[in-house]
Amino acid sequence: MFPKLDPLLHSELRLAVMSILSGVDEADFTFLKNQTGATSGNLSVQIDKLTAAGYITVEKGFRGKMPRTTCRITPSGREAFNQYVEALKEYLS
Amino acid sequence: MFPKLDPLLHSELRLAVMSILSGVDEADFTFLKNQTGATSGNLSVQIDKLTAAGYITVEKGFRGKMPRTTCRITPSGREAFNQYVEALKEYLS
DNA sequence: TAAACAAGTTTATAATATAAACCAAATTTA
DNA sequence: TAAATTTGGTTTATATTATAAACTTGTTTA
Repeated sequence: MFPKLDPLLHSELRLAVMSILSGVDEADFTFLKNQTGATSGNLSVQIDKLTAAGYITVEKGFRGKMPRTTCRITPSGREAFNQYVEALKEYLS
Repeated sequence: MFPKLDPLLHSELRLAVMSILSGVDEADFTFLKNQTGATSGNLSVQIDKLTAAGYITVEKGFRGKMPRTTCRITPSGREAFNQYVEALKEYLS
């Protein structure tokens, strides 16, 4: 009756990150930080977890001389996100 | 942009309990345990938290000679649940 | 060149979820 | 009727998690 909720997505900040990434081609660390209001530390940790799960990819480069971390959702991440949304609906109806 | 999610409801088991209670007049411990598949211990703890928050009420009585714990959602619990659902939609769209 | 800022990472702490162990009373079974 | 099992939980311990605080490295600005 109540499907298991993917614990990797059932987290406020990770869910917000995935929600953003599902709607854009890419987003960098600073953008995600601003949009979510998260602290850098928290965001850094959660990005690591999403990366380890293969839900997003992280590309490190530079914008001018400043470091720049760019995130993208993966197909597997998008699928997990969609499944999570479906599962959650069972809880809300 | 991303509203804060009520941490009391952003928990798989507590959300399931609230989801059930939002749809029925009352439900007892055993019913909730069966429907959610939770262990007794976990359910007991989460019911306590929802009670402490004023989201549900618990009535202890007997069915025949056996103890019986009956749970009901409160108006405040229903409102919190509805708000949670609305907040969550911001994350899913 | 010293102070402040940017863009993060690492580490420590506090909260949380969950399961394991336990308990008392009732019921069933040998 | 005594022992074992079941019911209906609670309490306690553990493992995970989220989060913030502290730190790092390099850059810009006064």
